Amino acid sequence: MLYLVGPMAAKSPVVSKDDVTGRLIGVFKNLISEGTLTPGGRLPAERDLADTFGVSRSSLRQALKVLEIMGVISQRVGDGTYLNAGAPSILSESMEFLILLDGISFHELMEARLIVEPELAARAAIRATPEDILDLSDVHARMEQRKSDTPRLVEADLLFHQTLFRISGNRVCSIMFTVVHQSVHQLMALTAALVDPEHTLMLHRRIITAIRKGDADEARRRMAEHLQDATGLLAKTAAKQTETKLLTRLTKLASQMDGR
Amino acid sequence: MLYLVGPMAAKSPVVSKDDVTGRLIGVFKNLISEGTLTPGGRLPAERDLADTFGVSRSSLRQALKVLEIMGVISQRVGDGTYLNAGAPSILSESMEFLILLDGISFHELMEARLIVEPELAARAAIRATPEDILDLSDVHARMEQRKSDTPRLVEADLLFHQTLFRISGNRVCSIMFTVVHQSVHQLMALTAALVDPEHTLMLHRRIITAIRKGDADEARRRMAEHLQDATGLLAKTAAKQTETKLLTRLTKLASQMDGR
DNA sequence: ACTTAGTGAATGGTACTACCAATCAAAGGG
DNA sequence: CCCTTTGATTGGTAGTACCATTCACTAAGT
Repeated sequence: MLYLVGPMAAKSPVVSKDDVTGRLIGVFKNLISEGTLTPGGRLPAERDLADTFGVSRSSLRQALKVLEIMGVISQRVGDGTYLNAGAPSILSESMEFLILLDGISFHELMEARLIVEPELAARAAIRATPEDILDLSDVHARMEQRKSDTPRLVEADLLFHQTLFRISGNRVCSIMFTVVHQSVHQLMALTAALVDPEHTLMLHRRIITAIRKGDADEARRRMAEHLQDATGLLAKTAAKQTETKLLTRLTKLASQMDGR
Repeated sequence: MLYLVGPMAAKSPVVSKDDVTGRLIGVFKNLISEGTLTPGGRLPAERDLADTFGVSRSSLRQALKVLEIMGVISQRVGDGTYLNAGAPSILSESMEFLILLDGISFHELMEARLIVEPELAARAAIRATPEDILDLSDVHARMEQRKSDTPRLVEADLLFHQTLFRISGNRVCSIMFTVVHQSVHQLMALTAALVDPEHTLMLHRRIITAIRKGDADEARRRMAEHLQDATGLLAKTAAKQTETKLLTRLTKLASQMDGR
């Protein structure tokens, strides 16, 4: 494209030229909703896309980068750009910034879990199939194997809750609180040393038992019991530190660790 | 920087050069958590930042674009780049893509509300101050004024629920379900014509009454009652359309409308 | 002295080019 | 038939040029 100099340059295009990147993101949103782009599908090369849309590769790449960070697409050098299938990690990046900017405390995160997870447990008790219960037992068994290895124990604990989310059948809550769990994860790893593994495992067993019986009310109560217990323990530990700032500091350290 | 040609070119930098944009995002995350960047603060100019970090403006702009779409920063031409304060809209863009990619149905969104909002109403009943109840009454009064104007009625309805979120005191749930509400919004606007405004207002009044009394259990029940009612009505309407695809089509249309 | 118009520097937005490194597929040789 | 090599393709980064907007400073006018 030529750069116009002089009076003609003032004649900007009829359609607003502003926020090209934002509009491109909207275009991709449409392409996905139209079904033109399907999960797993391959997008045209950046240079072709830029030509097609009549924009520069710079602007196009900005839009694609946003989609990539969101987890909507995956880009591989020498290969191409692909539309991801369901992306449970889309929200996590945004959530981290939200926690930082709003100064959301650990207590608030746990409170959110306390609001949602008991009800999810109740629904899991109703919807659980025999296979689901088997999955849950498997996860629990792995936790027992790892009860001496605290970092892996915490991982398994989160897996337990996420499995429960899946069984509950509501992906919206499942996705959202997977993110919350990721944020809580690091702090739990710190305090897990103080937690009695046997105690945690017992509380989990109670939840599983309630779900196996299909007793929604008991599952709800047991989950609340478990989370309140965890909140109390973690609060005691967190009290020794600067409560609110702790999570942000951890986020910082973690980011530096993995080279990001 | 000079482009090396020949044997020297193979000597890539010691630190991995990959994913510069991703690393930059991590850097900004650190700067925020360190307190170097504070909400409302102004960032250096793009050209300076690029020099400081030793990257090209192209790469830096990709990172900044991601942050801008997320709502972390605001960029104004001729002025500069500023770090936003708390950003309740950070998740909305991600959430829209998530709904599209995972094909999340309207029913699933409403189910998520049914899981969370009754409990939030219960907590609101406990925590509500006289001022909070006044706010809630104000919102309700505005709804009554607009009960003939359906689009505005739906807006006011969402404001009612969001006010309730605020009162409940948990920002995590508040933020997350504000996004859910935005997604549900358009479909509600379609079906609101079938909803009897008086009926909805009555259900709202019951919730307010329960909160004013400080009766958590009743607030929980009333909210569940309200949402189940709404779900039932909307399901009846949605049945006439292609249920799952409807929301995506609406999203598409809405995106085209505002020129994005 | 105060206001106002104007000028210029700084800033974000876009376009374009050049080059690199990784990948893949097709051609060629064993 | 299998392996290697080569070449084209693709995403990733750097760098430059130009535009439009904004802001602050200056100078003219009152």
